[in-house]
Formats: sequence, structure tokens, C-alpha cells
Amino acid sequence: MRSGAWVQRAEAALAAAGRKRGGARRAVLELLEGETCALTAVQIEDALRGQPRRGASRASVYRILDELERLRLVQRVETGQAMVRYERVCDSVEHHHHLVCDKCGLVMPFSDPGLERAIDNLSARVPLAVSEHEIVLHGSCRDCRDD
Amino acid sequence: MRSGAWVQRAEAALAAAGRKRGGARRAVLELLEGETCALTAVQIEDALRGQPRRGASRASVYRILDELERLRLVQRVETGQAMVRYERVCDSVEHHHHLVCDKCGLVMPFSDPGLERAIDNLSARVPLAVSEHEIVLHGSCRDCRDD
DNA sequence: TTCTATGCAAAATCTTTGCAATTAG
DNA sequence: CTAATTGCAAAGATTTTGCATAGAA
Repeated sequence: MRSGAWVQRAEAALAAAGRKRGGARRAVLELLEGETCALTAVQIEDALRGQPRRGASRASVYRILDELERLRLVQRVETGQAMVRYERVCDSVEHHHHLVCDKCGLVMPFSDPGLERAIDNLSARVPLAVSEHEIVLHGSCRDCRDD
Repeated sequence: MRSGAWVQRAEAALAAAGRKRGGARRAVLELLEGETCALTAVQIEDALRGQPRRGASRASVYRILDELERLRLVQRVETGQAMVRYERVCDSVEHHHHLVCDKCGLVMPFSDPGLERAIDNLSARVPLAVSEHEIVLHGSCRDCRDD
């Protein structure tokens, strides 16, 4: 099974940074490649557990995510739910933000060009060289609406 | 010394919720009243320590913030810096978001009507009954720019 | 008196580190 | 051979809980 463009880009960046290949990191990369939204370290560990030749210990998951974040291959997402989440960064398309249901904990991605435009405008007028931005909308999802 | 409008509103809400008055909570309320931006629990504890008749133990600070958050008197702010921050909610003016310098940890408030407009627009078109939103811009502040 | 508020210490949770063994280059 | 990767267990850091005491209504 061929790996996707993002895994290849990640492997290249890691090699350029003088890193060697390892099974745990590879497993994490392939998992993130297939995800459309942010996962916690525990979710990643659980997803990989049991899969033959693809496990990764908790400590390794954290170390790997930390490294990938430094290389800007993954992005940290804070949803206000105790655990930090991570998702891969795609420079081009698919840039998105998050909706969080405060009742059931569901996390959904969304994107909005108008919002991005407002952020870009703003970024130029602020006393900070902006490199990232994160937007989280909190509320109740449809299933939790009727409580 | 008279307490401000927000402390009064908070006390009223707490009374309505069947709560009794306590010194620790009062101290936290008065501290938050005077702050313009988000503080961590530890910052709050430290700020109150030593002030005669105004201390609050760590546990109480967390319990108090938790309660105030449920009553929507304070809002949680996640800046990606390990510790959660809290700031008071003012329904009317002063609604703001945050700039975070990833190098020195500085947190600054900012506000932008265009951004709020974009968020309001968006909120109507999303599969979530939006009750709150949080925006964090990450980057380098002026002092850290020249590294 | 009755129920809330608080402090202290212990527990729980999430994340990081130290160390030894393994493995890639 | 040398340096990076990993797992495991221990340590850290932040936040929560249990329990007894003090305090408000």
C-alpha cells in the first residue's frame, strides 16, 4: 500500500532533519494521514494498539507528536477538553477549524473563506508576527440540542 | 471600596444559584474584576497569597473557577501553554480574543469587529448551536521578533 | 441548625523524562 | 560503529476529590 503525499513529505522532512526511520513513527504518520480531524495522544495509541507491527507506546506517541509539531507537520488543537489534540497540516487545501459540542464532546471540522479573509486582514494589523491561528466554536450539536 | 458591576452581577448570580458568600471566592472575584486579560489558576493563587484576609487555596481557586464557568461569569481560554486560563465575561463591551507569543509566552488581548461579523455570519450556517467562540493567534511578539 | 465554603492532603489525569535495549544508516 | 528510536517505568505538572472544619443564612 503506497503512502500518501503527506506521509512522504513528512518522511522527507524528518530525513532532512537527520532523523532515522522507526516503526512507531511510521505507524503514527500513516494513521494521521487517514484522519480528517484532530486526535488525542490516547486516541492515537488506542487506534494503533493491536495492529501487528504498528504499535506505539504512549511515550513514543507524545515524543513523535512533539517532533512533528516542531517540524510543522502536525498542528496542536485545543478544544477545551482536557486533552490536547493533534492533526496533520496540509499547506494547501483543507485548512479548517473546529466545532466542539460541549455536551457530548464531539469535534467536527469546518472551514469558511470569509473567516479566513477576516483573519488575514487582521493579522497584518496586530502587534505580533502571526504564524498560526486557531478558531474553536463551542455549542450544542444536533443530537444534544434537545436536552 | 465599592466593588464593580461585574462582581455585583456575579454575587447576584451566585446567590440566585443558592450559594453563600465566602472569602476565597470574593477574593477571586475582585481579582478577576481588575484584570484585563486571562490568568491561570496558579497566577490567581499567587496574586492572592499574602494579601491579608484574601487568600484562596489552590483547590478553592479551581472549584471557584469551575463554578463561575458554569454560571458563565468567566470564560476558559486555551492558549496552548499547558495551563488553562480564565477571564471574566462581560456581556456587553470588551469582548476580545488573544494573541500568544510562542517564544516568551506573552498573552495579549485584541478585538476586531470584522472578525466578529464573520463569526456571527458563520455561526448561523454551521451544524451546531454556537454559544461561545474562541480565537487565538500564535506568533512572535515584537520583543521576540529579532531572534 | 443546615447546607455551603474552604483548606489540606491524597488521588487522578495527562504529559515528560531517564534509562537500557534495539535498530537504522 | 554511532546516533536515533522505542518501551517501560518513574517522575512531573496540572487539576480534582475526600474529608474535616469553619462559616453564612
